[in-house]
Amino acid sequence: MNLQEILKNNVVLKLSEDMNFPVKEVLYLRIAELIEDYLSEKTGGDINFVVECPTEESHGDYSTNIAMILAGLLKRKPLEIAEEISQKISLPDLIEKIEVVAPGFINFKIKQDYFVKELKEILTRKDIYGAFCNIDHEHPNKVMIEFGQPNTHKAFTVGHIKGTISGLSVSKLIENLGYQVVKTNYYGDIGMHTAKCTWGVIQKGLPKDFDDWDKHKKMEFIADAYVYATENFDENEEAIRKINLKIYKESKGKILDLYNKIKDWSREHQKAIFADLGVFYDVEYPESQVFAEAKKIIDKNLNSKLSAGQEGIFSESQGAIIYDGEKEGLNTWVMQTSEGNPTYSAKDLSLGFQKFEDYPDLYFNLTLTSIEQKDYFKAVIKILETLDDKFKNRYFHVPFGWLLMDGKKTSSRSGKNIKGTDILEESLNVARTKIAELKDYDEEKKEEISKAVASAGLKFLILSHEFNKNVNYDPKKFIDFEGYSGPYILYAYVRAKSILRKAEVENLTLDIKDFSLNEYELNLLKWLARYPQTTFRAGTEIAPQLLCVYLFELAQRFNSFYTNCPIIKASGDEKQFRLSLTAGTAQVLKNGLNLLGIETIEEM
RNA sequence: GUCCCCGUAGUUCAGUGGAUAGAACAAGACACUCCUAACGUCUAGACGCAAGUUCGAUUCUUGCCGGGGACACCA
Repeated sequence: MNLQEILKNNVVLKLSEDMNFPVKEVLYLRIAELIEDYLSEKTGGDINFVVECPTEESHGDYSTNIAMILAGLLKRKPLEIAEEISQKISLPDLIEKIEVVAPGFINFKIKQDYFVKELKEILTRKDIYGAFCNIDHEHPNKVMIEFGQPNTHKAFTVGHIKGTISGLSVSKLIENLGYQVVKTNYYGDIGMHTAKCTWGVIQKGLPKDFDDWDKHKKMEFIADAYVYATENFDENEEAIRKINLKIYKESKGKILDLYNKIKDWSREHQKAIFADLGVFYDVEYPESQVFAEAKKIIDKNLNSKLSAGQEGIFSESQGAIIYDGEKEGLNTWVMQTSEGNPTYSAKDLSLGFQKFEDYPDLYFNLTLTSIEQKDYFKAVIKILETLDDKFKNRYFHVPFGWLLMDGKKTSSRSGKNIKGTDILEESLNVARTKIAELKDYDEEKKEEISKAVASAGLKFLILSHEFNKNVNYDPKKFIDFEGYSGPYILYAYVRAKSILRKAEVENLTLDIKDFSLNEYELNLLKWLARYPQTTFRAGTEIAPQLLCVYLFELAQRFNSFYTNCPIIKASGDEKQFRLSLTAGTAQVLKNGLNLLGIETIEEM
């Protein structure tokens, strides 16, 4: 089973008593029922047909390709089969019209009443509209999601920002599928980088008033010290390695004290960034904590130390201990250095064990990292599965693409990355300039709006790209606040809320008999109903970009409706309906943005 | 060398075994006495190349070309 299948399993929409059952599912189930006769004849097996919303609206609200698939299997004419099926479907409450079209599509036009019911559903269920629940009772539904993973003695980079934003959204999307998510941060507070940095700080010398510095400024100093050490590593390797051993062995003294102080300063800085991005972890694993166990795992599975007849998966080579992945088609990875320290590879193994020990009822784990670690995690997961069966189909790596500068990745080894705070600061400045040009709120309000807009802009930019593809960061025109962007969607939300405030409506009942809707109303109404299926796909396929596209289209349709249909100035049932539509749109925009980790504001 | 990812309009990106490949930005035109113009309407423009599988391929497979990455003591 792959991750997508596991995520899909047993996830169903939360149903209320008289809920509008999703039309896509109704059609799918009905067709599946109908084709059983055909299947038993020849194929016997399952077939994969789809019920989808065609892009071209003249092709109906929903459409299926079942007839063409059956035609291939049964060697019959697709149109003929389509005709047969369409006549048997018979869902009079739901379907207004069925059309059979060459080469064999069956297109459904859904009754307007269905969409109105769906709007009522939105207004009733509010914040939990579109949320799913997991009905699998055989498995626990707890899921761990690891993301962020900064190093304490090295800069928090744009890469970490991207990982954090992606991780937050994935967590929310999976939570929305009904899983209980445990957000995890595995941060690197041990290893060569800590020694390099500590050495660098000693060389540079801490300024006298350092304690009074701002936390981000402190971190800048620390990160620079790391860069300095990297640049001067070759000439000072011996001294740095000595420091490394002292840190590993926790030998008390000035070095360890300084190392710990740096760690505290760095953590303070990192926590502030996480909080800024809206991330609060449920559990954190410092690398130093899994270090001891890593050594044990290596020892237990080291070939040469095992008694005759037992075969370990690690072996010694040139003084180091390695995993030879060749027979599995994988690379060779060093598990322990010749100095006797476990490498990150070994630490990732003990981290895996630690997670399942702390959370015995964990269904599965997702580790999010940038894509260059893909091959590496193949090996980690393979080793975990070899060491213990419990990891089979329960430990997954989800890679995401980089944030590139002018089409290039900034050097990671040297530490000369763009700092995470730089990009946050920059997006905030762009937002400040923009709002200063456009609006005349008081300073406090301006700042509040700028923060929300900057965050929406950055998060949307990152999440609107395919998950494992790179995102280009062009400092000159880096964040769009117009067109396909977070602020555009935010703006649509603000407009909707503004109308609802002015109309002073409390409870919308939507108790209207006569509905003759214009194209703007209908376009918006129909699009709203697609929200649940969109979040389902975005979650199960780990594809926040699908939700981005959906929300943008929703905002566009709302803006179109907004300019063409007076809402407050309308009267009677029309006003009532338009207000409901506005409220429904605002609700879905808010729910959707929340799944992207974007907070809404009321004015901008 | 082995393996992995990517290649869609001038640019930045979506999308899909199906019916006319969607947007945004930039360009050009329009609208604007009206609930927030960070808005709306219209025009022009693209699936790297080649074979294969298929009723049907931009999507799947293979090869090639181009860009990026991983592969022994750093995470």
